[in-house]
Amino acid sequence: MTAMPDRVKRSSKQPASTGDARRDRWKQHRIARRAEFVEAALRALDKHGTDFGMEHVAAEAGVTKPVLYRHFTDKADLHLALGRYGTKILFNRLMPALNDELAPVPRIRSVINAFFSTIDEYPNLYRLLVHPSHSGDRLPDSDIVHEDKEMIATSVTAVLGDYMRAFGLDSGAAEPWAHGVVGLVQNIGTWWLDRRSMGRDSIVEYTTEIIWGAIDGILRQKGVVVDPNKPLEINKVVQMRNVWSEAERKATGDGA
Amino acid sequence: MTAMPDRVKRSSKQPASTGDARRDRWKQHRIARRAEFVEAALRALDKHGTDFGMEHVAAEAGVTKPVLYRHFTDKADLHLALGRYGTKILFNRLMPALNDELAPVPRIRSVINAFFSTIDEYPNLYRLLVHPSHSGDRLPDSDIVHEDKEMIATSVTAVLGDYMRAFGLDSGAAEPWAHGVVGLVQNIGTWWLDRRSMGRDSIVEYTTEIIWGAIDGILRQKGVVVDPNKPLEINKVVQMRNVWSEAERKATGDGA
DNA sequence: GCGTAACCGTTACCATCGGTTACAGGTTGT
DNA sequence: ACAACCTGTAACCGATGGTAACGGTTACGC
Repeated sequence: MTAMPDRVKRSSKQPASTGDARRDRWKQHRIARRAEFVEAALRALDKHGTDFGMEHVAAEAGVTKPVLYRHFTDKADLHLALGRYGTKILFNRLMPALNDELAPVPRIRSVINAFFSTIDEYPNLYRLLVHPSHSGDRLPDSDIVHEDKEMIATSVTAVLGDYMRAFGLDSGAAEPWAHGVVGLVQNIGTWWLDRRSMGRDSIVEYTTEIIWGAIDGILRQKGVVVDPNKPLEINKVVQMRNVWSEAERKATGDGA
Repeated sequence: MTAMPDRVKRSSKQPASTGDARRDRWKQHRIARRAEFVEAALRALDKHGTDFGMEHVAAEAGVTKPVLYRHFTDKADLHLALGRYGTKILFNRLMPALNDELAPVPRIRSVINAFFSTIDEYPNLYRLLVHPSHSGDRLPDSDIVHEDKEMIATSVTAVLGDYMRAFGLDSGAAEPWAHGVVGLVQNIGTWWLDRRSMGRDSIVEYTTEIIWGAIDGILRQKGVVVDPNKPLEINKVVQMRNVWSEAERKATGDGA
């Protein structure tokens, strides 16, 4: 009905080159509108499952498709926005856990717990994002959501690689191992969501155990022994912060 | 052109209850025809990527869609057949490796090598099957292919569980760990196929290393130390054989 | 031999859903 | 008043999964 948005708080407006005062207000408005549609998509996701249609989303937002398509170029674009949304939530929980300077095992447990609590809370979103192909079988398969998962793997790679170099190990294995661990956690997550055959605490514990087991086992084979309950001296918090701000940039500054 | 198939070898026909001699001959023929279409689908897969259409498959087989739909109820059904096909190949290579009574590390390496050599040879099929959603966004999402992957995880679960019980460990972890390892290998596989940033030997080695690391690490934490280069006494070959025959049954006896 | 049961195969169509076109206002600063 | 930017709708396009209806051919069973 009303085309112009409710007057947004606009402390100071600077008349840019072609300076039209309306411009930046609209811009703010568009961002808010996108977020609104993302919420609608989440509702549609809960209601219709992972293969919801654009019409569902539009209806959920109380409009028709073309309106939706003024804010998202593609279904892939919407998907991407959902991916960013999910990634942001996940990172928001993962990072504090990662940066908390606990001993190895408590730290791993903390991260894993953050992961499982997140997918526990947003199971449908998780299932949607874990699907590698999705986003329509017929479109150019942008598959950019996959990029977000990749980013997590990359950050794990960074941490692993640094630790491995610090221990004088072959850091060439860091990348495959990082992807391996990500796949491990992801698959356990999917399995757990599908079955729920045990409580969250148990699954967190088992997952922690195998990850620490892998790290410990490899280190021992290389002659390094680490106390699982004593904090390590090296700290790569800074690295992680970088990755995080990268994620932040992507999640918020979605220019469409 | 010719409606009736080339006369099939038919040593003895037993006239069943409603005994019509034609019946069983057609049955054989239908099986052969399905296989023919599966081959066509594989060609279509190589030509058009994972989102090939039914028309592509039909064309590849030299017919039109309705013919294809006389042999497969759904796209999901075709997908399922492809899944069985892939599973069969994979199992055919995995099982000898699993049953070869080597020491732990060589044995793991052998299995992992079988896996990577398979996906190396059938990359498109692998990519198709790894996709959880697939089979069209709009159909009842039978998702039965997923079942095959599950079977692999189950067989791993069996092996893990037995060994764990043999070592007196909590076997409740067997199932999540099995899914974890499957996810780990799968994700490394996907990553490797996408990048090919290292040779097969290297990736096999790294993967073997982390898996053995995990096993060794966990065992050590439980106070068990195993020589990675000495064969274990326990042998669960029988178990695996059972799983295998199960797979065989599914792969061949596809009643449509 | 004729009917029947099973297959062969085609053309033409339907339904769904992603995405677009065309049209018709609203609000607000210059 | 006008331009610029939004609001919104109904109707449509095109690709693709899937179906209907039709007509042929082979070979068994009576």
